[in-house]
Amino acid sequence: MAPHKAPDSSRRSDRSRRAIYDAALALVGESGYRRTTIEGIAARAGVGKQTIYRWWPSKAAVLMEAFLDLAARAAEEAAPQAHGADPQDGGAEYGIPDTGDLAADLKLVLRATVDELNDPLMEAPTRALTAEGIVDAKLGAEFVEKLLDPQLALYVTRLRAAQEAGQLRPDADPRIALELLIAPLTHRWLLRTLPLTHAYADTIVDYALGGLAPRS
Amino acid sequence: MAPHKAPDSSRRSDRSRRAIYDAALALVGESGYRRTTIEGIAARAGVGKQTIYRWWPSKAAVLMEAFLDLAARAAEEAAPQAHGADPQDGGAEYGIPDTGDLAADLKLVLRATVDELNDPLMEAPTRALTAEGIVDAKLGAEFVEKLLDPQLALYVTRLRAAQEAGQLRPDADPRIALELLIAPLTHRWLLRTLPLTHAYADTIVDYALGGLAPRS
Amino acid sequence: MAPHKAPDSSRRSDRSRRAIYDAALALVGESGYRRTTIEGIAARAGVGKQTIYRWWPSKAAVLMEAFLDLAARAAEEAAPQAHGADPQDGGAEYGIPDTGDLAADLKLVLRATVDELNDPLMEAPTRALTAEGIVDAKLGAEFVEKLLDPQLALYVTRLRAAQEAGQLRPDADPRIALELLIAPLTHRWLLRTLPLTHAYADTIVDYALGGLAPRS
Amino acid sequence: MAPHKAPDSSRRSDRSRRAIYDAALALVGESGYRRTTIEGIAARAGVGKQTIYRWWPSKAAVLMEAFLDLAARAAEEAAPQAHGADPQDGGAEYGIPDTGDLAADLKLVLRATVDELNDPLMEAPTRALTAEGIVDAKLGAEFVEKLLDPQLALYVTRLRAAQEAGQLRPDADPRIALELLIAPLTHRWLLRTLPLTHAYADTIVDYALGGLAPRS
DNA sequence: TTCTAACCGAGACGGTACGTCGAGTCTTGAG
DNA sequence: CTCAAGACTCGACGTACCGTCTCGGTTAGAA
Repeated sequence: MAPHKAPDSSRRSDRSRRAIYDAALALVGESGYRRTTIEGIAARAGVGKQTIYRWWPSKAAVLMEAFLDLAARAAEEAAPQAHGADPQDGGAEYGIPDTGDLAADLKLVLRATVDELNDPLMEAPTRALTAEGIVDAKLGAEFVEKLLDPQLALYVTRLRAAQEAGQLRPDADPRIALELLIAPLTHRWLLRTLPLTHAYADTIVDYALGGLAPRS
Repeated sequence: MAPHKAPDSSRRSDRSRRAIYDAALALVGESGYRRTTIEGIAARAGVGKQTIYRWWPSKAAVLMEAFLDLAARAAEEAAPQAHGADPQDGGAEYGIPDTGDLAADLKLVLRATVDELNDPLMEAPTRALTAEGIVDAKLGAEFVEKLLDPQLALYVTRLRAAQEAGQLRPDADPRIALELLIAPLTHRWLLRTLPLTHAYADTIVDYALGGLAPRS
Repeated sequence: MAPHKAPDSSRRSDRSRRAIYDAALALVGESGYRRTTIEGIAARAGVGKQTIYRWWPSKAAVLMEAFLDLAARAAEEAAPQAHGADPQDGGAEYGIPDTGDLAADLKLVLRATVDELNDPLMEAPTRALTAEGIVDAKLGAEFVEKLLDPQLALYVTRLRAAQEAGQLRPDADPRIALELLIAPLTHRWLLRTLPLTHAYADTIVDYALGGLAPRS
Repeated sequence: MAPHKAPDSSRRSDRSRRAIYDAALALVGESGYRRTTIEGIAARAGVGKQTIYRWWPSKAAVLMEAFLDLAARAAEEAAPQAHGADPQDGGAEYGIPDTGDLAADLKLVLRATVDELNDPLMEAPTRALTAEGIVDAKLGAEFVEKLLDPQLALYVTRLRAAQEAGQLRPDADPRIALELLIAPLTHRWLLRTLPLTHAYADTIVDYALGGLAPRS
């Protein structure tokens, strides 16, 4: 199917791969995605350009993998005992707490999301990746599948539990409910319309759970 | 303040400007934003490159203006009687209907938004512009100010009317309420997580107005 | 014959013409002929580009006229009493002295030529004009006709006088004889093979007059 | 000293180099030096512009090398037995004949030079190179060193031999004597004052050897 | 003296070429 | 074979000037 003969991944240099990840993330952080070039990554990583072209189809793909690797390593570090953790799930393996108080649990998690989005270190690569995915459908699909969906699945789980506990309408679709919670944060972050704060996260939870219409 | 002396806009060639708009939109539609080049736009428009560089700082800025012009012309055409319409407000001058039934009115408008977002003709340039704005803060601010904010203001107006009519909680912040309605649509469209349908729009309105928690 | 209607030279702005001469000479002196542009001359002269294009066909033509004007003004200044001097003859109207001693007279004039060629102020424009004339036959012809030939004619006159005085072989062609004297200086100056000095000029006169072969 | 790191000349593409020579000479011959552009050479040679900019600093330098290469190949072809011939000496390795008759030998060689200068094929590039050298001192020096000086050295050799044979004044400087012979031809050719013929070459030899003054 | 046709400064225009950058491919030599 | 290195073709970048054109504003010479 593939017209190019696939390289033999068993002989791949691990040292080069990591150096490329590091260089890619560093350069995107320093100069932005636009100004980051494959040549620049290769030079910074002390690697031939061909080594990048051999293993990745595009600059975006390199950054995506570098990003996944970063998330996996961060997760590894945060929970070294979880030796069996799947490094592909984007660090989402810990789930949303269930204290019985849905609103409180959601606020906790959404506040953490707000902090993560406001983290200046992650901002540049995340924006770059998201923007690239918006324009490039293939890359976007990979982004959603590998990074976004695993995270969203956790919400589904928690919301279903809430439904069983009678804290959520039985007829509410958890998938759509989750979007009501998540999308406003994403919206503010992506489009920079207004500042993204903890208070905003709290308000979103309150509005979404309680509804906007007055109680009859 | 500006290091370059500004050209004399009174002598600007209107014919060139329109040709550039047309070429830019056509090329982005045909080949995508990435593959569209300033050289290509100039060639297609029958214009010297310098004429583009003289009036716009970047490819994204050209596309933005072309897009605004498109919206303005579309609005003009839709309502030729509104001879005094401000061509800068992105076609948002007509407002959200107020039949007294807030949910119905919102569904109407959000369904129209869904259709607009799904319009394949507008898709490529809109995605390109949005993605560019996500990465380039300056451009993003312009995008929000010139295109998004005018639209959102209409929601604020309608929601405030609903508040006065007792159809919306008096303590709800219309600006945030609007985000609860709009953001989920934008989210699905931008990230292509799930299909964006009329049914989805309806559900979002129901959930947002009614809340997710069960009635006590 | 000319497809373009000729401009009315009686309405020509003298102030502009002189400003263009000055600017052209100054810029060629400062930055060299290559880097001197019509736009640059116009800007420096405080003149519209069209004013240059109206009166001259090329940058070289501008410089040529500027040069002729310079020579004429220099001549005017050197001999203000010669109020009727033709400003087109390149300052050559004074002739070669005739003291009766041909060798001495030639050495005097050739030494002056050496000094003129070594004058750093005249060097850049003269080289530029000459080089341009070497490549562009039309301009070269003009250069020869307006600047070179008048000078050479003086030599012919002097050499003919010498012939009549019996100081030059009666069968020698003055035109060719003159080239034997002038060309070596030009050669060294143009090609920069070896330094161009008074001693060299003297030697050339001696060799040319006396011949290279030993006296039998 | 050089701010740019030099490329590795051992990996240089010979095919590209030759294609560039051919394209440069062809274009200069067809359209003249002025109208020949680096882009045009690259396109004609089927080569990236960068490959030209990598190895040469200017259009003139390209043409110079192409010219030297042409001369070298012409020499190689003319004397394939001379397998050790230095390809840098501009085809000057054959010397000036020495039949014992200095005037005849010089006339022979100068007539050949006249023919060469009048060869329409060589004219355009030679004029271009010379003119460029007149304005650009660095290039001029290279021109003189690589092309002119080797040729002139042959005259010095022949004239010295004549001196030893008593056919030339013992006190005559061969270097200056040579200029007396060569410069008039160059002068006519460069400045196009009068036609450059065999008869002229003969006359120059006669005048230069015999002197212009009448025998006492 | 007023009209009007030209020249004038200014500079936007459609173009061409510049010299640079980076993409993606290909080649070489070392391990 | 993979790898670092880097030369290659190609195409777009943003800039500099070209020579033409158009715009008010001056400025004569003809009415």
